[in-house]
Amino acid sequence: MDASTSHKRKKKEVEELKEELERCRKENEALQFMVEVMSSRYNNLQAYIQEREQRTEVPGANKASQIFVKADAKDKSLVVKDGYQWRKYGQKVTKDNPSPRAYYRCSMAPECPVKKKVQRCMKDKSFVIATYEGVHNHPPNGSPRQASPSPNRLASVFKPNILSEDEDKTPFSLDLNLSSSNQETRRPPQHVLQNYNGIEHKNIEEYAASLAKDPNFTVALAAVIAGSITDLAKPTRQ
DNA sequence: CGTATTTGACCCGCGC
DNA sequence: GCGCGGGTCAAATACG
Repeated sequence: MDASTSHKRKKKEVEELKEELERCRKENEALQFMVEVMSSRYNNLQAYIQEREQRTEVPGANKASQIFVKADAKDKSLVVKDGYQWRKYGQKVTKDNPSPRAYYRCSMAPECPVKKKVQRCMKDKSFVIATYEGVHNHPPNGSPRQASPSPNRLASVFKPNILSEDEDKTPFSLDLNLSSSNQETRRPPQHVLQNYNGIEHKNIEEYAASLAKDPNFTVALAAVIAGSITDLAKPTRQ
């Protein structure tokens, strides 16, 4: 074979590799967007559950709500920006988790009974688990990041708007903010939107409502989301 | 100097 | 009753 044929073949191979790369890139974008959608829906579910508990005022109404928050594993601090001011009043090393657990009280209002516990996830140290107890008796602080409240009906019920501490630094941070304030910063690619629009939203909402009856569901869902994000993020780190 | 954080001591509920 | 473990207190310390 002559040199020009060989050259053409190589050129074709390069083109094919480029296409493959582009396909992978788009798939990666799609997967990232889907994970964000999952986390958003997870928050809506939690909000819905809290709303139910508050309305029915069952004995377990002030049961703690537990949420997973993406955080930098290298960062030792357990600060979770959720629109409230917290004062740390204790720290303990628990038996089942080598990472210390931090105890915070809401310091925005002197009478506010809300407490939270923050502990790094044992299985995946890039997550922290924040456990909220009680209901705030005052509105959240208008922090610069989320000064405008969400139009989302559920957001007003689910008080803690959790933000990843390092959302601006990591290429793949989990933004658990219910207000979805990232509409500008992380717009999904058009082809992803096209795929996602095929999903019937109403059915998902109804299904979620039925699942909300199961108290174990939120914990299980949180674990699944955490696991899926971990699996996704590792090989596709940008 | 005032405020927030750290950290060891203390309290309390629970299982044995 | 005792020990264990989780949660809270409060004095000491750090920080702006």
